[in-house]
Amino acid sequence: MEQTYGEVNQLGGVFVNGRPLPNAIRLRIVELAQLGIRPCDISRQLRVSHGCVSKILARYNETGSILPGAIGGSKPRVTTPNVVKNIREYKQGDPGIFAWEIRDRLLADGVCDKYNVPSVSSISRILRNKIGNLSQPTQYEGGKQGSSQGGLAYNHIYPYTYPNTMSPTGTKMGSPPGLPMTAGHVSLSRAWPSAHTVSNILGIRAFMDHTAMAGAEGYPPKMEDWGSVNRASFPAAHSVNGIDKSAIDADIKYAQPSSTLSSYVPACAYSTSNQYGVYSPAGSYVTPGHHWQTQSHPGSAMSMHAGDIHSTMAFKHQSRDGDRKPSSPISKQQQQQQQQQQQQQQQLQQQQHDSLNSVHGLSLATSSS
DNA sequence: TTCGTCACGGTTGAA
DNA sequence: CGTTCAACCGTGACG
Repeated sequence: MEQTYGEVNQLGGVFVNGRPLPNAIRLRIVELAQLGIRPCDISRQLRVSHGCVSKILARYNETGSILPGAIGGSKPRVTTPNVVKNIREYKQGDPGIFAWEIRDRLLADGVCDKYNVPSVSSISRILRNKIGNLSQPTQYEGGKQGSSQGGLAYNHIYPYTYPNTMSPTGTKMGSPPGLPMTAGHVSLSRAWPSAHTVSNILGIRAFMDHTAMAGAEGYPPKMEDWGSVNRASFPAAHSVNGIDKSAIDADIKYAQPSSTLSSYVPACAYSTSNQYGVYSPAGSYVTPGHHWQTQSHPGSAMSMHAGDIHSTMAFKHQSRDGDRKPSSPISKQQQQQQQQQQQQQQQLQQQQHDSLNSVHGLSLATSSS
């Protein structure tokens, strides 16, 4: 696992197979596209396969989000706490009820619609695993007299608050409620094209900048890291409504951690994710310190962009330096070492930040103003 | 030459 | 706790 850092694609770019590109890169793809640069050029500039550029841009056009979808796991599609609760109630009310009857009742009562109603087997599983011996299982559901309880615990630990408005009608546009956005980070809004994405963007943008910040430091921390931050600090209180597919995922999986991360993790806390040495497509052409310079101005999303753009521009000037790719996998020890070095780096990076700011030529980067 | 699409090998995380 | 499985990833190739 630790060995998965960095492969080199045909264009000389570094990527990690199976993992998303850093948000900084994703962001840059969109930015460049919006500057009128053709996808093929973006592909070459950023050394990202054109298929990937195409995909990211397509996704952006569709969802307004640059963020990757949620990787891994199973979507808690149907067995929401609400559904479980209702099933439990049905079962309590009629211990002999059949799973298919429960299913029908879920539909009839509007708890679910035809799109998200659990299958009979799912209901059976719920009865078995989450409701357990609340009641005597019928002979047909006999095998399911699972070992009790779990229902409550399930509710408690349920990571999502899925409203039962999971219906497809729901709200492609439904703004993600309750996202603790750091308001005011609208740095990119002007560059963002479609107003229809506003809710997404306002939601995503705000953290996206931060996300990109994280990404700008090289490859973002492994999802586990984000996840831990996320779950540890993020209340599962914001419903996710039925926002369009990846938007949801993005919000859930990425928005939270990133926003949380950025909001309460000081720059130095990024040190472990300061992985330009680990894997950094950006890092491959970004001088160390870019990562940090962005954090020198945590309040300014612009500054982050500046950093990103710097990266791009720097890359363009430096043409080939594949030899500088962070081929060496970073170990945790190394990360710790980096942590130790961070203070020094910060100083250095501050300096570099200043100098780099004077270098970047792209208009979007207006940070240092 | 550009770009959309898809198979592929990979990672991830809930169940 | 280990496994399964379905989600996602980016690359590379094809048309």
